[in-house]
Amino acid sequence: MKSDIPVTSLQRLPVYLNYLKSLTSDGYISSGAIARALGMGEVLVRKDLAFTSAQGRTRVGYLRTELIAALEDYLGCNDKKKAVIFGAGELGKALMSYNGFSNYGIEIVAAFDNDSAKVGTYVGGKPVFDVENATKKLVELSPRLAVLCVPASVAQDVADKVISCNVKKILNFAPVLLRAEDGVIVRNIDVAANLAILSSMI
Amino acid sequence: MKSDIPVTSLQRLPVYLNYLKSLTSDGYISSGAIARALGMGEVLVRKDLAFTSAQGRTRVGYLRTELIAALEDYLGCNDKKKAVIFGAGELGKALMSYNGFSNYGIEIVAAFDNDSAKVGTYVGGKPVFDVENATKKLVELSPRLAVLCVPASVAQDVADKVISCNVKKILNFAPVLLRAEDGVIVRNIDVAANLAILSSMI
DNA sequence: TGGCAATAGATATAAATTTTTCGATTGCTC
DNA sequence: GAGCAATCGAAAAATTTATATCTATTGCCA
Repeated sequence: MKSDIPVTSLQRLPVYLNYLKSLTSDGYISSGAIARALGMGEVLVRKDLAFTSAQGRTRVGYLRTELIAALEDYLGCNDKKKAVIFGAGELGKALMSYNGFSNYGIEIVAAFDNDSAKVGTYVGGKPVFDVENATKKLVELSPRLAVLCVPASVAQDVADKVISCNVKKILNFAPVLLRAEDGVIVRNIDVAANLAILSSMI
Repeated sequence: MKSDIPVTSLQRLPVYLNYLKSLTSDGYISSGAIARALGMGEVLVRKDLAFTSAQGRTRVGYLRTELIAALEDYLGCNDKKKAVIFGAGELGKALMSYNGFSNYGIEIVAAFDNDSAKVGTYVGGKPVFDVENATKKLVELSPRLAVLCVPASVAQDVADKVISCNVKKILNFAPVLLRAEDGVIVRNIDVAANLAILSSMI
């Protein structure tokens, strides 16, 4: 089903969604208009949108509200998903305070850290638990997603732990490639590497 | 030159670099060994590495130290680049405190914010300036890179400002597509969208 | 010293992705 | 109502990217 969509297409869907949400005027919008606004080809836009349930009308385009709904539906914004954060350092706290996850139906329910000064505190209204109790808490919370904001040196250990607690999807900010069994999906965001790549681009 | 490399290849280079740096044993390493460790095809590894100046030896592989040097050279880790951050919120502060940028020759030299409580403070040893003085300071500092950690509502304005100050490369964390003239490269990291994409994947 | 096996690098093939082209539909204007 | 133009959606072509194959080299072992 969703495995048929190219990852590149999937990655563009939130871009469409953001753009459509930013529009104030209701009514219809054509793939050409979206393409021009986003600097891409209009056929590509249509093909991407075709993966969702959105239907366009000839000579008119897509109803903006319907298109947003279709994108949100496809991206699972309507079913609530729990996520936990490992590492309540600056980055972890930033994500705990960030309120943009709810747009996608994602709720950060807790963070874990090994620093006793942080354990027991709340950030953005979410509790920081001791990583020692992670296994127990993970079983209790049964989150769908885990976000790793821990140092690279311990990222693999933490990943192993969350995987053993049946978390199959990991967003990893540590600059290290995580080994994971089949069925587990790891997605990496290496901010420094991103800056370096940007700098390398002509 | 560097425009010939596929972005996908470019994005893998830091992965190789991280892996090679994580190895303790010196000596030679083959493309096959790298491929197995990273779960990819060995031909792809060789093709990627061929974009750098690295040379492998038949029946032996690549000298690890040389390969690291070649990757660092290609990624520009050796020429120092200044970067500034806009928005000294949690995320901005996290990046100011992060010391992983130096691996790529990137130095965060300052941040800008419009919150008077933050202006004048230091985070990770770097000053937070008033965004009102940004134009003057940017001319003074002449950074190569700008990182936007500001709310989506003002991201375009901030982008316009840094572009007008001759910053051509922007890493944008705000969930909005930035318009920029030709010659300016914008790279986006939408953390919430990344989590949603991860969640959507099978 | 000869043969074998592993390896890089080049070439060729295959797969995936994007762009182009096309046909059908439909709203709009005259 | 007829023609036009814009649009979607599908099909085809082209491009890009990844994988497989091939060739030459070379270290290693008998």
